[in-house]
Parts: sequence; structure tokens; C-alpha cells
Amino acid sequence: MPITLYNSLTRRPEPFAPRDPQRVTMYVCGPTVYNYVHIGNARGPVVFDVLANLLRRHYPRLVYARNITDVDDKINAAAKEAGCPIGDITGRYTEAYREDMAALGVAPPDIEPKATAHIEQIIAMIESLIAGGHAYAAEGHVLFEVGTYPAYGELSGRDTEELIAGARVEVAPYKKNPGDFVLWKPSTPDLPGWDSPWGVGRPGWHIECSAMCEAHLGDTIDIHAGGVDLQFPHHENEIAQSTCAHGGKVFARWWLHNGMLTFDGRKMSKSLGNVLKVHELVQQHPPEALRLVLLRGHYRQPLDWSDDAVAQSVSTLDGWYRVLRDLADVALPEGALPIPAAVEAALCDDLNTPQALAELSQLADAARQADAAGRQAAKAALLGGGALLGLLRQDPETWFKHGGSTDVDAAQVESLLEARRAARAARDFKRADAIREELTAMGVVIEDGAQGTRWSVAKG
RNA sequence: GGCCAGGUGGCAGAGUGGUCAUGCAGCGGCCUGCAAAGCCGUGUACGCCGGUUCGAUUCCGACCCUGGCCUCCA
Repeated sequence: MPITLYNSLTRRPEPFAPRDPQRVTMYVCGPTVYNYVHIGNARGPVVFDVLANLLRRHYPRLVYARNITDVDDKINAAAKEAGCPIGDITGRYTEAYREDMAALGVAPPDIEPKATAHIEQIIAMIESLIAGGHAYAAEGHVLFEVGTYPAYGELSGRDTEELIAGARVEVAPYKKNPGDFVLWKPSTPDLPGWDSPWGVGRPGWHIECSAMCEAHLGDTIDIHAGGVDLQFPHHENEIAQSTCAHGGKVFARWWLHNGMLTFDGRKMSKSLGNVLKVHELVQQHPPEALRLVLLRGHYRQPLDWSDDAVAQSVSTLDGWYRVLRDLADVALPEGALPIPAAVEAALCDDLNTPQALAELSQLADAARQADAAGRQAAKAALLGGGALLGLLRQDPETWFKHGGSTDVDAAQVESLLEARRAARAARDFKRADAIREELTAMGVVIEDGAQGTRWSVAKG
């Protein structure tokens, strides 16, 4: 089944075909590790995790890199404020990022390059840009000269002339043109710095991604992805740097941009202060439901975060896991799980996750209603479709009994249920209902069914 | 101001030139000791105004509104 992906570069969906069908390369812009990430920061990693799953199914090998930016002025500021070494900040938040992503069911990328481990490559790339006449040194800085790359502005649809002239921001005196951007900047002794031909300094933000793509994935990569807010200037600058450093070779063949997460009607961002940290959300809600919220909208559309959206996702997962719980005794077929064609088709259509989720609901219905002969296949299909989306990967009992914000004492619940069972057998419904109310107060929801009474923790 | 997205039923959110999205919630019924779950049934949805068409939510144009980028940002 062919994969179609909307390419920001051409502004249209295009059938995806890697340069080398044996080895697909993908790079996603990762976090700057100076604080915990918010749920908006997780949208890209989650949707591109689904894309990675899809690509791994279609091609023998995917090399997926997602970087860690561990040199940045915001990190310096955070360290200063906390009064601790920079390494403490970057170490702590790199680890927190990995934990947050894991909680959301995001598989680690194949490569997780750090900027500070690529200073040599960065310097080499800057030297090559200077040699090629695309960059110049001035007052300890090195700047990329935007005017030397005529296609500048192509990705973001901006007019080069305007960008070169655009005096919208205060222009540093050492810039030849206002649009020129920093590749290298000088460091004072209190800041992280590395020896370079231009003195002790540190890299600008944009060059690290170009250098790490080159180092790990080659001069031309198949897919470069990130948030739409990075389209300009970050991605535009990456294209200029890499293309100019590689003699005009195409840098990234597909550019994918995820839409912003909004909260209270505005883009969720640290500067607006309307952020919800993943670190905290996973304490309050089942992490899988958070992942589902992020997949409920198409990745290129804006998506509004709300408690209601989380609650709806919890209900949806309750329904799916209920089906799986009823099929707990059904053994899965040997080998890999099958991927239902409808789910795959939806994802192949520019990663239409809402459509894929609709298909998953159909599969859940089918599994619920399957007869004895069809139960195994139906269960496998539901799990297979879920796996592609990174959902339904836990034991239903875990979902029902540990998915809440507080754990309850299972033994106590069981003993209350036993008391209730006895009361019901004696047709003492008043007592039975009193016990049910007691359980409700504990945050336990019960269901009487053909297979006895089941319980689960209420989810918040 | 420039550039780019988008406005779908109570909410979320796909999609389509002419029979169904889907989920959550609601309502009625069945089932249940009662609930819950499940099952059955249930909604004059497509911003506004023109145009094209036998027919437009879907195509074209204008307008209104919302969001994003233009500065660090996923």
C-alpha cells in the first residue's frame, strides 16, 4: 500500500518514495533540554512515532534520528538561575524527556544525537560554508549570508528580498544583511565554549541540526519533520546551510510539519505560560489517554487540549479494553500481529490518524460481536491496528486496575465484593448497594456480568 | 501589514459533487434486583453571500471569523 505524505516544500501530498528503498532516513527536531516539556512538545514525537511504525512496516530499514539540543542560551540561563552546572540541567531534562516520551508510548529513535557531541562536525561545516562564500566571520561571530542562497525562503514561502532587507528586528552591527543568521558566536569564560578558528565560542541553534543530519543520515535525507513553528526560520536556515555546504544537493526530500496544540484557544507555549507539562499530566491521567488525545486530530491541523478531550479519550479506551478483557482467554495466533488494511490505508493517506481511530472503533465492535470462530482473528486485528498507532499495548487488567490517579487496595476491594456477592445471594439488596456506594467512594467502579462482578479504578 | 492554515451536528473530528463517517455525551427501548456494560432505535451538521451544475457541505469568487508564522518556540 503506497504511502502519501503532504510535503510542506511543494505544499501538496506526494506519493512517498525513499531515495534508497533499503534504507529510509528521517530526522525530527528534538527538545532543547532546559526544562520539562509540555504536552504540545510531545505532539510531533507522538505522530512521527506512528509514522516511524508505518515506515518500518513498509521498508526493510528506517534510520530515525531525533536530536537533543544541549547547548543553548536558555540552558545557560536555567543553570545560572538554579545555581548548578550546565551539565546538571541538560542531564536532568534529557532524562526527564526520555521518561516522558516513554510514558506516552513513544519508542526511542534509532539515534539521539546531542549537539555538544558534534562540535567538530559543526565547525567543519561552518568552515566549508565560509570556503564556499556562504558565510563570513565578524567580531568573533560567523554568519550565514542569506543573499548567497537564492532559494532562501522557498520552504516558508517568503520573499528573499524582503528577508534580506526586512528590518523588523533590531539588527546586530556585525551583520551584512538583517536576514543573516548566526552559525557561531563567541563565549565568555562563564559560558560553554569550544576552541574554533574564530576563537572560543559556541554554535548557533540552526547549524547543529544540519551537522547532525550530515553526520548520521547523509547529505540528503528522505524526511525532515518538526513543528510548523520551526518552518521559519529554523528549517529554512537548515536548508540553506546544508544545501550550500553540499554543493547544491537536496537536503531533505520531504518536509513534514505538525500543527500546534492550543490550550484556552491559544498556542500552548512557555512564553504564553499556558503549558501543561507531560511530567505532571502523566501523574493525573492514564498516559495512553494522553497519547490518544494527540492522535485524535490530523497532525497538520491545530488541536485544542482540554480536560474534556482527555475524558473522552479515557472513555474510548475503556470501551476498547473492555472488549480485550472479554477476549482475555483467547490466544493470539502465532507470529506477528496482522495489520488491518483499513487502519493501514488511513495512515498511508498522509497519516490520517482520526480515520485510523474510526477504523479501530469498527474493529472493536467487530471483536465484541465476534462468534467463537472469529474471536481470535478479531482480537488480533484490534491489537494489530492498535499496535501501529501505539495503542492497546497494555494488559486490560492493568488498564482497569491501575489506570486511575490513585491505586486502591485490591485485597480490600475483593473482600468487599465478596461481602456484596453474599448480600446479593441473600437478596439483601440494600446491603449490596451500600457496599457498592462504599466502593464508589474509594474510586472503584463495578460491573456485574455473566462472568461475575468486575471492578476497575475510576480515572481522573 | 505580508505569508500560511482552517471554519462540519451538544463536544471532538474525518470525509465526499447526488445512500453511512467515527468517538464522547444526550434521549427512548431491551436487558438488569437496581446500576454498569452490552444491544436496538434516535439528530432538518457542514461560517455568510453570490456563481458553475440537473444537483454543492464538497468546485469557483467575494466577504466575515479563528488560529499559526513573520522574534525564542514542537
